[in-house]
Amino acid sequence: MPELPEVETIRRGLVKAITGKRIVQAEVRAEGLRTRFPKNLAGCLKDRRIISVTRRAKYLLINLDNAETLLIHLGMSGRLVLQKNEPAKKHDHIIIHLNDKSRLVLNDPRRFGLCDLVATDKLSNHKSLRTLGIEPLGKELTAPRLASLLKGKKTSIKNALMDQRLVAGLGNIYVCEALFYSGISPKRRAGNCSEQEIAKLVTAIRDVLRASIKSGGSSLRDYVRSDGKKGGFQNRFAVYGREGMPCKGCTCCIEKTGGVTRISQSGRSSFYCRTKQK
DNA sequence: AGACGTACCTGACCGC
DNA sequence: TGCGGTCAGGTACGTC
Repeated sequence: MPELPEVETIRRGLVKAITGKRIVQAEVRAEGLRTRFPKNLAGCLKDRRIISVTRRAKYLLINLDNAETLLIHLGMSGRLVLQKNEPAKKHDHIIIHLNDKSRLVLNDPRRFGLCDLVATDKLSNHKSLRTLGIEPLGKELTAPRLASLLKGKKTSIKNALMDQRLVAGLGNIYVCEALFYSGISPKRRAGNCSEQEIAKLVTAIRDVLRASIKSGGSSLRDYVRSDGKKGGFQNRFAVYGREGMPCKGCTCCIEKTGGVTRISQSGRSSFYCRTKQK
């Protein structure tokens, strides 16, 4: 499900609600998701206090008072929701009971998610985190930096931006959207984008991520915020999911262009405007 | 090394 | 109503 804006929205929703709370009990109702849960996860979580909730790319980090961190990735269909008294549902894999009687529930039908427990000072060495590239909303993402990351890359700009080892946190939606706002076709060779285009791309990436976070992320199927409500950014897509429809601010001749075009790249749909993106 | 296809899962939706 | 096919916010791994 979630790309950076969705994970960040969940994080922000959890900060006030669970920081400082104590875990009175954890129910672990599955062996694992994409990977097995750590041994005795329930026992390790019991009686821990939550110090802070942070994020790295699409990973949520729940930092505990024993210098360990609960690392969570939501895959395609994962939800992390705060509940009061609701009965456990299908695919509720982990239920964390807090001392204020609320429950943090990890639900993931497709089980592409991940949950691990890591020593906080060794987080950056974790298998899932150590290969991650730069944070798109951090200071590291500058036009020269992105240019050097893309330099010589023969793959498409779409695939390059999806590569978490370069820029970490973008997924299918926000790559399509950022390419639209920078006027670059998803088919362009990554290494062939001009300095000017890359500068536009940097701005577009930041703007689209920020705008989405402001709207609470994009809810298509599974994603909801930690309070169970939907995000709103899906109503503001310029091209994503809009095959045959006008792109945002469309002045193109729809009869002639057929509207937003969908192509498949590396098995994923890309949406773009053939008139505005070259 | 880097690029590509495929596997991992469930569920929703569409056409027959 | 049901069945098969297709598609879905992601990542990891094998193979060229």
